[in-house]
Amino acid sequence: MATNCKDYDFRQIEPHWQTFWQENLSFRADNVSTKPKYYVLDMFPYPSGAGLHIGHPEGYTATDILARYKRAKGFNVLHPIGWDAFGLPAEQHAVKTGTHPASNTQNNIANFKRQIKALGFSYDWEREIDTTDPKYFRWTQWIFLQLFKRGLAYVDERPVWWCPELRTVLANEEVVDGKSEVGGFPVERRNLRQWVLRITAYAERLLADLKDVDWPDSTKRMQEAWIGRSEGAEIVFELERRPGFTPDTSGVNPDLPKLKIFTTRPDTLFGCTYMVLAPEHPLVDALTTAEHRAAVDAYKKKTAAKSDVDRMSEAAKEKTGVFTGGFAINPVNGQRVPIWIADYVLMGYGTGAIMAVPGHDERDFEFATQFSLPIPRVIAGPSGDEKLPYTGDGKLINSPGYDGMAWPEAKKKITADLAARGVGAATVNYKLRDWLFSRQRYWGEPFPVVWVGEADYAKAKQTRALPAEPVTFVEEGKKLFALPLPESALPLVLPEVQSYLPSGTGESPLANVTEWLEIWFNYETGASVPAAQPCPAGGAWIRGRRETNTMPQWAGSCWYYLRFLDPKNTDAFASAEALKYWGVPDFYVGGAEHAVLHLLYARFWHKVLFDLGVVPQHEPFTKLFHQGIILGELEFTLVLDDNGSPRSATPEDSRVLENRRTRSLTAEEVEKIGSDWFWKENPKIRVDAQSFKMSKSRGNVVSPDTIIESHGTDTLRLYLMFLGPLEAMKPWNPRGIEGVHRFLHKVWRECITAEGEVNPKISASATDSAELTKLLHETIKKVGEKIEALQFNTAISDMMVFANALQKAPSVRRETVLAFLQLLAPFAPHLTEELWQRLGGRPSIQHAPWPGYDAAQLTTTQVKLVFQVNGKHRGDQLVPVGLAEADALALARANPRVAPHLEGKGVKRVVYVPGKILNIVVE
RNA sequence: GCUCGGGUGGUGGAACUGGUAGACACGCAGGUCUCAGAAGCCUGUGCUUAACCGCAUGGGGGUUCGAGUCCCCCCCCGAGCACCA
Repeated sequence: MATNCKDYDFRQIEPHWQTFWQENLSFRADNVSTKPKYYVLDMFPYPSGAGLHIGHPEGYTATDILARYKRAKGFNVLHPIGWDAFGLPAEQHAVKTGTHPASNTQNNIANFKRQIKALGFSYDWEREIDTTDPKYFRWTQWIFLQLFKRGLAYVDERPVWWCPELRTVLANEEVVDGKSEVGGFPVERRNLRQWVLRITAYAERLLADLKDVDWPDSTKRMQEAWIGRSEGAEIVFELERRPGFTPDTSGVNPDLPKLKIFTTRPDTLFGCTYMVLAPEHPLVDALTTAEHRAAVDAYKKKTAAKSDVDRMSEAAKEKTGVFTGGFAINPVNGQRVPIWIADYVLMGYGTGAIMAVPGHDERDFEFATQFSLPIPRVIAGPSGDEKLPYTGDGKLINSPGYDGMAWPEAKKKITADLAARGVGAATVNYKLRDWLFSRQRYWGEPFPVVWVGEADYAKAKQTRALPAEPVTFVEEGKKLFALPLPESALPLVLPEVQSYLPSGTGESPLANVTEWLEIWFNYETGASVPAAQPCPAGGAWIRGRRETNTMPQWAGSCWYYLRFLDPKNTDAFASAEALKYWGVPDFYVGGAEHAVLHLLYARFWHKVLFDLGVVPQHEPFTKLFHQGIILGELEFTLVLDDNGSPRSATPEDSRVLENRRTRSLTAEEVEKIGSDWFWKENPKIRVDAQSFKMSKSRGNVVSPDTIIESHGTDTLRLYLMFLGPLEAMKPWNPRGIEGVHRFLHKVWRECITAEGEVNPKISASATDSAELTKLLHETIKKVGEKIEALQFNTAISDMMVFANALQKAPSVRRETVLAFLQLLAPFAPHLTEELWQRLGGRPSIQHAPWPGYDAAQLTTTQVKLVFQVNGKHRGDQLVPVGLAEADALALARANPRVAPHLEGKGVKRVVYVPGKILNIVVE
């Protein structure tokens, strides 16, 4: 039943229909259906304490329009939402207040849910998920165990980014410009025991399979760059034997060690004039001669003390390095090549050693110039004397046996020749590193792993499938083995703790919960009792220590799209039937900030699940779209000089505005002249004008609640879509909202009179004008096409055009109005549902099939022909379709606006595009 | 520095495979209704002009009968990467 309000009372209408849809389960997605399926997914939010800001509903509105449209088109639509609720802010709040992060998280979820419900999205709330719910993270842990069993998880002590402020380690990706991405706190290097996932094992497939997904090119490119595949060769250099040289310090290999390097340009091997090792390279000590020992040690020490950030920022200025005194032998020509160490070579990539070719590599050139090393030319470009370093195309020179060959060809030949001699091989290297998967925090999924002794591990191994290579770690001289919990023992839940504060040494708060940590563990059942108690009877009880790290926030979001298929299943993360029917999302919308991290991690997990045979597709997100960021309102700032007097703002001021003395101005106090803004009070003074990202600290956050209260959610939804292209970054501008609000008012008035009755101009028996009929069919066609193409802004303007025509029509068929309401329904579902019902539409507009258009109604007999003279528009005229050129020319000559431009001039040429344009070219 | 993506009225933005630049809105101005206002409605609105003309899609050049759209050079803004050998 519709409301009986006389005016467009959105405060009454919107909650009314939201309740109606909820009570009728209007958006329930059925797992058994004969309809084609359509799965449209939003990136689920982290429920922060700040609540929703205006950027959230932008993407959500887009997917909601699509979901409602697809339902009308006859699809069984899955449109779910949930909460990515583990994460740092909740834990930091817990540290501050001493309350359990779960309670704060639940409060935040409740608030987010209230806000999202007020926006009227057609989510299937029966499928809501929460990554912190043990019923959910049981399966996150289960997937981890699958990775573990396949040897894709291991433990390593490695230098990691430690953030003293957040008291946790961060992944490389979470560190931006030497600061934590969350909070912007400084970070430093520390060696800590970490869980690492072997994502590099999937590098090739993660790269190659990008061809199978419909994603924005920029995102594909970013992933490509992140994976960073490069083809080259590993080349073995003999080290020069010399008096006093102590080979291999370990004594294991009595032979002289060899130096293995990676290069993408084996063709430039003849141009190699020195070698560079990373200062951390294991051969450095053995290579260094007595006379260079002091300098080398000093350099190594200096490098070690530097964080990567310092290393990078200094590197930008100037190359540094020292000679070791050692020499290598170039395998192609037997030349002695001096070996240096320098921090511009990174231990983490390739072999940590390079051959330097200063003639054809910019970094090597810089270094060689710095230390006066020879810079020979071995590649000649077209002119043959290109300025060095030359990295372009060309042929080999000064390379006996290969001179004259094009370099890509020489690259293959030289690699093959080295391989034949056993001193080289073609290889592929990736920039992608293994994924640091642990955090020293409380608020995350616990690892379902117990550390046990070697003998106990061997016992357990006889009863269980365990990885081919055990995951081990040496602690205080004792080798510990990682024994996973049996799957039946999941979930492993978090224990209660006294304090959420991590220990200063980098261990998680879980390390303090002794009765949880130190246990007797039954490896058959997964049962445990505190180690302080006596060991229970039975053979399967062994002494163990639980893993204290927890998983990073990415874990829960790596597979949530699969849980939505079957969220209540207790036997599997989703049933095989659900996985088969729904598959993966047909459409996925979220911010571009996840272009590499979430989207790469989720692809990795999905591929592992695919290899396990539990998901049928090899890629999780077939079609992806990024909505643009909505910036805060344009802000005007007057810059003041040291005395506090206003002065003109320079572009430099705009970059460092926070370091200047300033005064905020309102839009009324400024005016635009040319492309710059000026202060009205003194128009000589240029004012800074820019939009900033919405942030709490800037105070420019717009909450959807405010707009819903003042204009209603239908207006907000419509305005968010009308603001501009979905993918564009755009500033929020509250003034424009009146325009779409007026449009909705207009639609209301065309349907309902001031007395609350159906507008008498609407009747079942009315006849629409030919123009209105044509426009209706055009509008149906355009709106449908534009929804599919996500061009919501122009779809809305098409509907505005129709509404304007509707307003001018003296009478209109009821069917016409109903069809129009259906077009508008995905955008403004509450208003259209109300009007639909009041006009007698049944059942709910949500379940009415999308209107069709009649192609015959779109054809015309008359078209507007544009007359041009020398390419300039001089007039136009309605002409019959298919008019002959001669007739068109005659009409043009007769046209009073065209004729003067032809007078007394010879016609050189006539270009006629029937139905479009007639261009007369004259002298 | 490298790699992408963009620059269109006072504002947000339209413009199919090269074919009327500025759709649709905001704002502004005038009118109408009203005791008055609000809301509506009507008209106008790129710049210039009384009008015609002329000029106009960041700047410069080119291709074309015709360029916002294609090509070359430059400027500015945004995003990503940043010693990955």
